[in-house]
Amino acid sequence: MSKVIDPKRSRVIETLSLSKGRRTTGPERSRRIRVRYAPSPTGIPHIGNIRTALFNYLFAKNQNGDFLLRIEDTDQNRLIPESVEKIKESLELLGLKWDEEEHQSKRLEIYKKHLDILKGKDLAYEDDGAWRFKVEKGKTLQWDDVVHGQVKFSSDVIEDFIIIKSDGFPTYHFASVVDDHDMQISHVFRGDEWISSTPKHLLIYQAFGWEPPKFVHLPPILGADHKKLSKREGAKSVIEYIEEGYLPEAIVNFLAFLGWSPKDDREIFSLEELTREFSLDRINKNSPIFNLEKLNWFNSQWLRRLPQKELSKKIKKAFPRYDPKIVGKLTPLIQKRITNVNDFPKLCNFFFEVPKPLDSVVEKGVLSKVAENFVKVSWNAEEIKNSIEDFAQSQKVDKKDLIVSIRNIVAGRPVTPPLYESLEILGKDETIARLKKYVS
RNA sequence: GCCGCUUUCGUCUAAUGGUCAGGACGCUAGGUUCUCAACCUAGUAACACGGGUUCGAUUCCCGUAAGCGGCACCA
Repeated sequence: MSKVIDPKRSRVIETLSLSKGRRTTGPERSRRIRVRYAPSPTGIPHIGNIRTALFNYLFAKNQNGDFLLRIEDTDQNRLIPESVEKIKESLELLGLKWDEEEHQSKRLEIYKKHLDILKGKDLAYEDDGAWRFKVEKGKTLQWDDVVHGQVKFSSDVIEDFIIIKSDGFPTYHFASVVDDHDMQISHVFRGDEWISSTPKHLLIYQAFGWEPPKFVHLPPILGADHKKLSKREGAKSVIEYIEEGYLPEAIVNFLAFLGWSPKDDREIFSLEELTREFSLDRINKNSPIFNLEKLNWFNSQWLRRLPQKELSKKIKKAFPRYDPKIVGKLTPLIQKRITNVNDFPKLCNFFFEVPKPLDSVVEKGVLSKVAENFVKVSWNAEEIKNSIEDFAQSQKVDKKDLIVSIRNIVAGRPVTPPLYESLEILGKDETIARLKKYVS
């Protein structure tokens, strides 16, 4: 396999490039780490797809390199223009900032010029309006894959493949090779499913006399059924996950651990920490399975690490109908009790609406007296606690029964944040009112 | 059919030519507790199979099986 670069040819190609910006030659050129996330705008990328972007980003930033975004919009039929914005939004939500941006549809001229070069070498021929690459049989195509090691194919199993479609747009095989070279990509991160296509790409690199980049073929994230991740199994977009109450930090942390692991046993990593620790040699070869339980755990971990104000803000934003002042007071009480921002109402909606009471386990008369006692209590958790405990003792009522009863009536549910604090926040008048209404 | 990739607890994974094969999620039990969480303790469960190589293989080699992927004018 030829790894020789023809400098003359290479320079000719360079001048064809439309993209401006720094362009180095010589050894420097191969040293700079440059990677790209190259989605096709045919929909909103799901979380598995975004993981590829994350790995790209982590590696680039770990190496002080560049992370580029390349929109692969060469399929006119499947193109959904709005998805470009969704792709960007997904990256932004996770904090994955890209350094440069390209759109293949703006580079048609470049592909044409490169086709001409191939024609000149008699390596491309027309077929029904499209152009095919002429595959030389009997060759061995191999590369040292960053995650899989040596992979080898015979060119005998590759047929002449289309590089320019009859509509004038290039196919992935052609465009990605031309672009990766032109954009000086050092490492190509992509899904495993591209392994079988890589020999084609190698052929194109050879045809131009270019040195191929390193290939990093990532195993795909699978569903619990060991099949390609379906919507049902979790193949939702980052945007959806965030709407469902997941934190970007948790999503990033979770995704990074699907197919990668650090040197030690630590599990909680911010994007910045991941960037510092990331290394290619710790990427796994086998396909991980998407596990919502673990995502939930990461989310609860990140939720509790959030500054209280941040969490309040998120809850207020998610539930604008709730009194923000009360939400603020409730936040410290529920921070360790929820695994998801959207769990908030399940625990706290009785602060904002009068619930239907559950049954008391103590006599109504007892509750009536409790309510009376509350009237003269100076309303804070400590005093409420004293009041209830003193009452239980003096009236020979089981404290637990009393608490359960108050909770059942005031909150209308068996599970709430700690009762004394809850009553304090709910307010004296409202607490007494709910008790009285029940006994009446 | 042809070509290729993969295989450690249910799941994410670590490690190793000699280990009680480690951690985490989940689950179970107990403790703590006003409920739920949180927290603490304990428990549960894995080297796909068969051959080699070796004093010794989960680890190295070769097969087999299973799973997955590719073989488009889609990426």
